[in-house]
Amino acid sequence: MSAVLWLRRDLRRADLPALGAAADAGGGDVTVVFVVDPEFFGPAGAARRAWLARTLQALRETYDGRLVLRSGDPLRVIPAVAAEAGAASVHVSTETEPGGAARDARVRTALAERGVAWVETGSPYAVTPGRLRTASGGGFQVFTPFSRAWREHGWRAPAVEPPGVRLRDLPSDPAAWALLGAAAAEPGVPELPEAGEEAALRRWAAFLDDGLADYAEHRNRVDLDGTSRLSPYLKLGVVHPRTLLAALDGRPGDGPRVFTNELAWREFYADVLFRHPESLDADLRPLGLTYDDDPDRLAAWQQGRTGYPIVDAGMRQLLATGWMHNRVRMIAASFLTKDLHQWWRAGARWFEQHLIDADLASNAHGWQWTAGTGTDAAPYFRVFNPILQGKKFDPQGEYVRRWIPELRHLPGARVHEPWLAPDGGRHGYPGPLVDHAEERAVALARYQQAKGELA
DNA sequence: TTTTGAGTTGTTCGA
DNA sequence: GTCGAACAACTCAAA
Repeated sequence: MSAVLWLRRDLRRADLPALGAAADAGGGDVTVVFVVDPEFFGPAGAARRAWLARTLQALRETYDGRLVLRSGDPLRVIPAVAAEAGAASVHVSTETEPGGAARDARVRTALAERGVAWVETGSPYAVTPGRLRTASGGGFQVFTPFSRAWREHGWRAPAVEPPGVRLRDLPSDPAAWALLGAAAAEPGVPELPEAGEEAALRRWAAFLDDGLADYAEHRNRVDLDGTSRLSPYLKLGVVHPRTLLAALDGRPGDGPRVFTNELAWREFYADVLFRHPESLDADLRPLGLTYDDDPDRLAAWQQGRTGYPIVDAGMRQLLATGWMHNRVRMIAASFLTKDLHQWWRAGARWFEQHLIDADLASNAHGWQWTAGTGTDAAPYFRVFNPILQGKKFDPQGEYVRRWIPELRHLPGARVHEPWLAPDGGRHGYPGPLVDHAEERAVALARYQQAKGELA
């Protein structure tokens, strides 16, 4: 007897319930497989491809070199691997994102036709999406009640790998490892965090030591390294939130409480997306807002040339590192939707392409929150002022100067308003693409108009 | 069943 | 410079 463990968004070995389930079913014999699906791999930006590739290279070491890598459509690949391994069951962590869930349903059917069992154990979340219900039986639409229910529900202790697991090897598709090797070392790929489970756990240990105590105060400061930087690992399941929650358990203070809340947000949005799969691409609450479709303005935003320093610094950080500080994500998102009047989906797509931590649910619903179409009810007047936000969260201007060399001659907070400098302050940096006060008024007027039409 | 009040992350204006 | 109110009136959990 033998079992197959198919890894997708759980690229680790520690705290992996599906591994234990596979070992139990297979009498200890487990064949671990990852499938590179060109349909998903192709459209990703270079940084995202490199991050996945390096994570898989590290994962192979974690599994003592016995990670079977195949490429192609999982619908064909997984049944083939199960047959080669002589496995009676295929084990996975439950996937709840719309695309992955649909894929799993097809693979499950294909396996059933061949008499192979499909076993789901665990998920990428502390509480699997769909499990929590309101008193009236539906899904939560408001964060605070969700987070209360989520904490009350609680989660399991981290899973421990059973003794005596024997990893079975099968030939990998050599072209697949070559594809990943090329992606991992592609020229022009930004500098990325160190990949792999050990690196993730080291980063977590360093954050517990060094960042957690000040997290509540520092997490919004874009000029400080005040965040955990664990999101790229969480995205691929290199570390499970349950592992983090277990380490936070019993720690007093604002830091642990606020950090736990951030994990709750990730789970809230996963739950909302699970219950509203269409909200990945469409307004959760369609207000009938009108949007412009202006490729030039979108391009200026994408390339960090809007003339608003905090926005441009963030967009350049994204292209340079595959990551952007969360506060700047909100500022940049507000600018695209409220100042440039583009549909949130255009920005969400750009983030999905370039963020190495791009989580489908958090990204889509973070954007919807900014656009005013999401779970947070109707604060239509929430339009970020990029200058105020810059002064507030980058008070010395250090973040802006780090990412916009053209503005390094401007001292302190003056970097947030280069147009006020005596010489015009430009030095090759563009002037403001639009006037924020004017566009804010336009955004509010459009909201009013949509409201009027709904009534 | 009906009513009440709270809701991640904001800005501006006027005192 | 700081502070509270207004922005306009929705959704939904909970009492």
